[in-house]
Amino acid sequence: MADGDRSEKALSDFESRVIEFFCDGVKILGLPKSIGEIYGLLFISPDPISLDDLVCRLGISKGSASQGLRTLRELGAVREAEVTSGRRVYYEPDVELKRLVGGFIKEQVRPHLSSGEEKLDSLKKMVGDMPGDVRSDFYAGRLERLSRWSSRAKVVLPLLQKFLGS
Amino acid sequence: MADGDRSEKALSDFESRVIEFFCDGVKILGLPKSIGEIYGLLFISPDPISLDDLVCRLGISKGSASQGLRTLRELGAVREAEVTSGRRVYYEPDVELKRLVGGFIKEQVRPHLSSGEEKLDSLKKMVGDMPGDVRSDFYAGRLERLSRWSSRAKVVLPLLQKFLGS
DNA sequence: AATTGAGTTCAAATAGATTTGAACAAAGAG
DNA sequence: CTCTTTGTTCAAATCTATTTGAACTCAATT
Repeated sequence: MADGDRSEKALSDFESRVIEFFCDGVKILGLPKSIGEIYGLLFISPDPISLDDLVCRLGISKGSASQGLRTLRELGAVREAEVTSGRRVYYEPDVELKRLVGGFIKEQVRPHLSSGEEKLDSLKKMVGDMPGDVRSDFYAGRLERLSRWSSRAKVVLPLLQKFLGS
Repeated sequence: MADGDRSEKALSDFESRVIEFFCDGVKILGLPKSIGEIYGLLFISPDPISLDDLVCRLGISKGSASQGLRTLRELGAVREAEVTSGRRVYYEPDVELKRLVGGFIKEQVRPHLSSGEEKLDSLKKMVGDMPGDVRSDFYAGRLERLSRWSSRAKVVLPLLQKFLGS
């Protein structure tokens, strides 16, 4: 087996358990299991790993590995390593909590917050257009409260990131 | 129709849109759509609402309504109203962001954090039991990093709640 | 005690998301 | 230019989670 053995060997018990740990973690965040498997293996591997390594060692399809890596790249949780042995691309994890959380907020949280604010505005217009509805004051109050929730979130998120970056 | 019309009428366009808004919201949190529908209707209704009202107005099954209400009660997002007209129970929403977030953290986040720490400890033991593995130092370092993530989270969560309670 | 109404439970049906795998594109190597 | 290797895409298959609905419990009412 000479030198290629790292990429071929089945997962050790330890590696499997670490990967499971990350699967649990990403599930809480609403991300698919394969993302947890991929990031988990990268996290616990001393050396960068290629797409084919992921396919062989995790026993997942090339399609899953490819899509999972893309998502992780978009989140900034993974980056290309310098290796370039041949034309194959190797990956390594970003292990800084601050950046991981930042990427998650930027990609998964902020977009929802923005679209939520738009929808809120449109709801407020609807209430404005209610002629003499006795409930419109109540409605306006509730929507106002939602707006406050939203601005709270916008204040808290950057603060959160700052705290994690110590 | 006399007096029972509030509970029977189909959802207004406005109500539907508000409910949709909450469905989007709970999906981000990884909760089922029915939870969003139920909380959404409660949130936008001036008066308390019974399980049967939910079934009629939202067009969901009694089973969904019952389970959804239970989850919301456990989260502290909903409470029984004082009404007690007959033996039917009416509900009203808790609309304080602080408490909603607090309940979510307590019910959905903390349990995962705890079980994660246990698993981490067991992984650390595994590394301790690795005889002369050259990788054990690397592994120990990674696990140490995970521990730090976990304690960060434990510090940040109460802080987060404090910030939302202004 | 029997009946009715309110609410819960859980197995089966459904809906929704993830994963697969085969076809495809892109880019070196010969 | 053609062949091979690497990686992507996406429709179909699979898997997971939610929803349904019928059977059931419990309590109040007659």
